[in-house]
Amino acid sequence: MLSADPPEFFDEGSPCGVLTVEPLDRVLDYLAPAGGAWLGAFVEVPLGPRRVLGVVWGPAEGSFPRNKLRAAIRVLDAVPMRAELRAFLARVADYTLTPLPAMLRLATRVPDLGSGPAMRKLLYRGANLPARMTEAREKVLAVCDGFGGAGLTSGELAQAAGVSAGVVRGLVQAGALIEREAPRDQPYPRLDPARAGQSLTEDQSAAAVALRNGVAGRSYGTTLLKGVTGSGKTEVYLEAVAECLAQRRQALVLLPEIALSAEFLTRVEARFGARPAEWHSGVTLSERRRCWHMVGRGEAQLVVGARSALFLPFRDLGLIVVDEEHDSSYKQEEGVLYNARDMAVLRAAMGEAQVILASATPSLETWANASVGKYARLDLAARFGPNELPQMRAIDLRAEEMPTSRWISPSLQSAVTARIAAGEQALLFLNRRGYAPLTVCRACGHQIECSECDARMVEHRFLRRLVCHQCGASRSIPEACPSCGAQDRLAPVGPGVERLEEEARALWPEARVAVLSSDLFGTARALKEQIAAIAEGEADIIIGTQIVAKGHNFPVLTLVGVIDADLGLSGSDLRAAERVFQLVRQVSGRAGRAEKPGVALIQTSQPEHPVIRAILSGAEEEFWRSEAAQRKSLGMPPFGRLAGVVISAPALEPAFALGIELARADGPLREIGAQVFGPAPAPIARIRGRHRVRLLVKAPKSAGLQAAISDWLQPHKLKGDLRLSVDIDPQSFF
DNA sequence: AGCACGCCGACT
DNA sequence: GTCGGCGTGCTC
Repeated sequence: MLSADPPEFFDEGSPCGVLTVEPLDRVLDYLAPAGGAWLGAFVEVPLGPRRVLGVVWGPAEGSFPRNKLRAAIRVLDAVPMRAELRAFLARVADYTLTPLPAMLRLATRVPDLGSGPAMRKLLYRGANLPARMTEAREKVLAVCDGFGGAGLTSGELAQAAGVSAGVVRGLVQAGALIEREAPRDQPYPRLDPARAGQSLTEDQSAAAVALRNGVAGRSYGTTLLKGVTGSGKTEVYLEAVAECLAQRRQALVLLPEIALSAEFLTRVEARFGARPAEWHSGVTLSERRRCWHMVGRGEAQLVVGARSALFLPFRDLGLIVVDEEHDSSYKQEEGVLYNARDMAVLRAAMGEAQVILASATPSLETWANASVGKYARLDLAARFGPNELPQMRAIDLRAEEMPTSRWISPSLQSAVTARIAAGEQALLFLNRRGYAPLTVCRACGHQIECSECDARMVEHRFLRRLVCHQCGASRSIPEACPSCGAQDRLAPVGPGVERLEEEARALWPEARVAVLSSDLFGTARALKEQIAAIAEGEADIIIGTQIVAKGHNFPVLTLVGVIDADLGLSGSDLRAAERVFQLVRQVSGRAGRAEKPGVALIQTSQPEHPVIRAILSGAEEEFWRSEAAQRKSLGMPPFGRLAGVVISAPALEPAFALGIELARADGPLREIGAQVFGPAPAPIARIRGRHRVRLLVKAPKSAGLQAAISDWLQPHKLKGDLRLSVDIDPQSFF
């Protein structure tokens, strides 16, 4: 392929192909700007009357008349995008059937990419000492010395020393501090991989050695790192990170939730002596900009981030850790639909990097890949300290006396009472936010639905409103039924965490009850503080949705009650069983993490259900095998492939008509042995005023699914307000 | 995505 | 006649 290599540099005025972030779906030719441009350079180019962002993507395509080519305006101050990332974006675009410009937009979501290399003044220790020394001045100089040669802005310096800006100004005038221009984005403090880590058990160090060897091999490989909560997964994969840093390659740790990252950052600091770069929606714009540029220059060794960190311009990425790999938030559900876990494996394979998929309860896909040897697998069986997994028991709701509108069974109640008496904590888990999932008119049976979405409105008593969990719309709680007009006959039906709280306060009036639900907190910080307070023991009973099931440590928690394990067992969702299994095991793993033995009580009216039995018996491999066998016989993922096609429009008829048209013209799909189902109203038939119709494509595993889908869709032009989106490997069926 | 072009109905 | 609705197509 030597002769086919594209040129690496385009001289000023020579034609080159530029991919822009505009939805053009093809590369446009431009003349290279003044000074020329490297392949991969970020450039500003004229497009019609506008100036837009682009990347020099390859040689000129050539079909556009040369004398009509316009010149790129300038090269932006950023490290050119490496071939590895360009190829990765192209592969993700192909895989997810996303236009390439949308992928480029995802990879350039950084502030001020267009504006130049802003400089700012940093202060360093000068040679002189001020003629008159004061206490305030001494403090400033001490802070300055403490930072070594790093340099601080005058604002930072004044703040760190606890003095006014005037003091700093005086020292600059006296020559005790000198000003130097520096780029606004500073490198991150170096992480030291040679620092000693925590001491590891035999089990853990065996796993750590295997992972370190993988990273040291500098080739592609994926490993499932499986271990229950508290088995030391984080410590073990931080060893792999250490090896990666020692190899002078960069590492990326993906986490599913911001709430987790603060705790994680502290652990990184303890292990490597400094904090890593962060990339997620919670960081400030200037930190975001700093992270992006430093990653590109190789001056961020470790990035901790959300799924979109996968598209950062790493200089040499050697390791990607996907923590809690089973978490559904790795699947992006809006805009570009991709699964960060799967794309992490792809990026690593393209860049000779290692992937670690860490989980206590891996997804069936990952479990299956490990069991056929596509992924390596390391199991961490031993837990820290003397504890075993909690004892797990089902409470058969059919045998319990349950008054209406009560959800805590007598058996669960007495267990909780006993724990509180012993000064321990109990967690009641219910994966439903709000007060009641349904509001029904007792006079006519009308259910209150969202006027935009057709989804049921959920009562939030805390907010005193009905909220649509689909679009976020809310309305006040009406006094009269909107359908029949009957006064005061609307009644909440079913439990949410707020209602469970009410019941708990009635049952245990003396106990301190805390509710953890994502919608009760304005910010991730408030949530984090609340969790920390609870972990300190500032509650006797914790009531929570799935946010409690994400790795937080509650030392005095010894009882977990799962209010409704049947939620989801009955649903038509392909992954319902898997999700219940993971959730219940994970939340049960909360109990008894410290010295005290834990118990998990699972309320169900189907104690004989295979999922519930597998959870109770701890026969995990058994569960996975039977679930896998079932999926295999149905040709469902991971043994077959699925794609969802959602058509939406302000009116139902045109959306449905296109659905029918597509279902009839299924030739390209049949050629690869795929079937199309539908059209049917999408599970949420209306979102934000748009009607939604869904088709489902099911294909054999080996088939060229994406190519067939594009051939299938291509002849159908979208007229008017019709929108169509394809979801390869859909996660949820909404 | 913007923005222009262009082809039919309601006005001065 | 011509103003403007937004459907269609182009941007190197």
